[in-house]
Amino acid sequence: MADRPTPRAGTQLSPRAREIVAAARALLEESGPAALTMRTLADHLGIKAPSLYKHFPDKHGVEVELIAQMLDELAEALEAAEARDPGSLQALAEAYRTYALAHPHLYRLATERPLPRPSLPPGLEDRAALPLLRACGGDLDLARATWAFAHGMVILEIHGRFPGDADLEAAWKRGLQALHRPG
Amino acid sequence: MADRPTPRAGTQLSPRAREIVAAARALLEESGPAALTMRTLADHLGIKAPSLYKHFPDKHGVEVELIAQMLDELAEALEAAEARDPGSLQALAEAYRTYALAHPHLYRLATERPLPRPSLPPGLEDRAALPLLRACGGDLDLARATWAFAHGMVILEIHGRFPGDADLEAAWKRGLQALHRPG
DNA sequence: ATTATCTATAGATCTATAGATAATGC
DNA sequence: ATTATCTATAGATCTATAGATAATGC
Repeated sequence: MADRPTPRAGTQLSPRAREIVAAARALLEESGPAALTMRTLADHLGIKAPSLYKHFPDKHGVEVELIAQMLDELAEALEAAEARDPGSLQALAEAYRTYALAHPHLYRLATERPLPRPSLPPGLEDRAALPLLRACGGDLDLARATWAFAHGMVILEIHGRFPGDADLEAAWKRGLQALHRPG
Repeated sequence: MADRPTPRAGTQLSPRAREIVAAARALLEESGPAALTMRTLADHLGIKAPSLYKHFPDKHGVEVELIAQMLDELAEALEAAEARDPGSLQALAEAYRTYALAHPHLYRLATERPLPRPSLPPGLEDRAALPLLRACGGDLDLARATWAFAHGMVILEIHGRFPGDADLEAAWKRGLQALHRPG
């Protein structure tokens, strides 16, 4: 009757849908966004592309799941860093960089387009942002500046934009130190 | 006989090739990267797609010209800001942000992939980086950190990643102030 | 002669729908 | 009954090459 709305990501997926997302993720991470087509995805699952549409309304539905996974795992990584080393901006930055560089294609997918906010689990975006906000003592402007710095560093590194001989460790250290000196 | 190599961007383009690049740029800036196809580009010029290949070896050749234009204009904008207000990081940041937000699709094209370094005019990449490096007193690490911050701010803004109510002016100010206090 | 264009076309894709078939679960 | 799959297919594209034709420049 009524079209089912695009479901919220991350919840109430059937086991088969989860398998599809897992295959999509493997495909994306191994071969990049251009390889993530419905046909290739189906091939990797041993089925035909049209069958995917019984599990997801469209390709975007699969991508949204991947974006939600990335946000969830990034939040996880940052929370773990915070737990190990409370209040340490350095620890958060390291966790951020490590996660992003371990999953460059996924990080790009989740980051280089507008967030599909209405399709994401409520609170997920905030949850990913909170550890940094806490490390910034609740200073939203500082937290946003620090996020921009961290995102800029990893995305430029992912795209190979720094000169080959650039000392990125030093640039990270320099930026974090500047952003997190008292007052 | 020998394949002509991909020519360096920005130099020795025929007048017609320049028209093609201008049309490509208008198309990109108005309609985004997905609209920049050889067919659509040809349509806008009133010719057929195959004719384009008499002027450029391939689509990448056209894109490289656009990337070179962006770098050149960004360098120009930063040099002008520097001339108006020597040594001011604030002025450079404002010029950077203004340029990027005025040309978001072009900025993304030039920025969200590896630089085609061998096809760019020699020295162009450096030229775009130099005003910031000078404003950082030659401190390469600080310049890279500041670049990452500025790129992070504009690209996150372009992708609508900040909350709608975020005070981006304040975040810029906060970041720049932190990065440019005497050490 | 050279150059810019054209037509025709190769050769690859894509996403997504419709409707049939087979298998599973009540 | 419901669900997952399949085949067949619509309907759009893409980039790029080959070879013919027309126009321009010596």
